[in-house]
Amino acid sequence: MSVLYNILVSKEELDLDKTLDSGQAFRWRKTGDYWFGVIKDILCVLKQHDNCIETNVPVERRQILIDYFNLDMNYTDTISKLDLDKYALDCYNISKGIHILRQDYFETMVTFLMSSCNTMVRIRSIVNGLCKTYGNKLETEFQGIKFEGYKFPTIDALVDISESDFAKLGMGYRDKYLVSMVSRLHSNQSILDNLISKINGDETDRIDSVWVLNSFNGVGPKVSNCISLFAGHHLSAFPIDTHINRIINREYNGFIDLKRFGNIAGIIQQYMFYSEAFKYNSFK
DNA sequence: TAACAGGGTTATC
DNA sequence: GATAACCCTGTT
Repeated sequence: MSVLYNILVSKEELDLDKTLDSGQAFRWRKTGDYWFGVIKDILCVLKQHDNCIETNVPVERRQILIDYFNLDMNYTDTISKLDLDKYALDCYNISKGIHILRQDYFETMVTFLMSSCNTMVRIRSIVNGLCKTYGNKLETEFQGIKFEGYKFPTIDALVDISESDFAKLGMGYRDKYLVSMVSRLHSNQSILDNLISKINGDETDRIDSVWVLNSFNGVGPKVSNCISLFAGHHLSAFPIDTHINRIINREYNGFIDLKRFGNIAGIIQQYMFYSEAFKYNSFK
């Protein structure tokens, strides 16, 4: 017998299809109407309805989903208080329902380390290969359907892996970046502890985090801002990638004033990215 | 077949 | 600040 658990949130406020396929997370998969993926040690299954989300995550662990999907914030209300220009408003209307996730810090560091000059499909392939090879398997059954997934590998599980073994997963030149990152995090635990302590922090925490992240080999301004936004939940972080750069040149004559987006420029960035990538069909 | 670009970064000049 | 190189894969 299966017990149903529901999260009361409208599809307009949190759209799983858009959020989980908007380029901020690379590990979620969908079969039929079911999204499934691993958060912490739980293989989560989610089914979207107009006014709620059905899930296998029990009530006593519900806070994990609330944190992960940033359900402690109402995006519809927040955006309505901004005075957006026409282009940003268009992007919002296309992207409405996207939330910024609070992803695992180490996982986000690694996945976005893999993202440089790479395609969505290949990033997913690399990350999934990494989890399948070095992470623990999880299985669950929900509404009569079996699901399986893998926990993201721990630092300890990756610390002795060689560049050539990482290369087998298709990382290309990023293999040595990963060896370097894992080695440094393993030998100095306080670096990650310090970054994690700044999650949900203020402007100073955001700037400090980006500074530390940039000191990793293979992590530059774009990737560090992605990590700051998608793991650190610093909503003012504004990663500028090729899509955003094209938008700034085409729609804003080469200069974008982030102050118009209050302290949530990162959310607007994700709306713009999703709209633009959607146009170019970058998610395939 | 060859050239190009994909959620960039680095080293070098 | 500009430029080439970096790994590899799918597309034109």
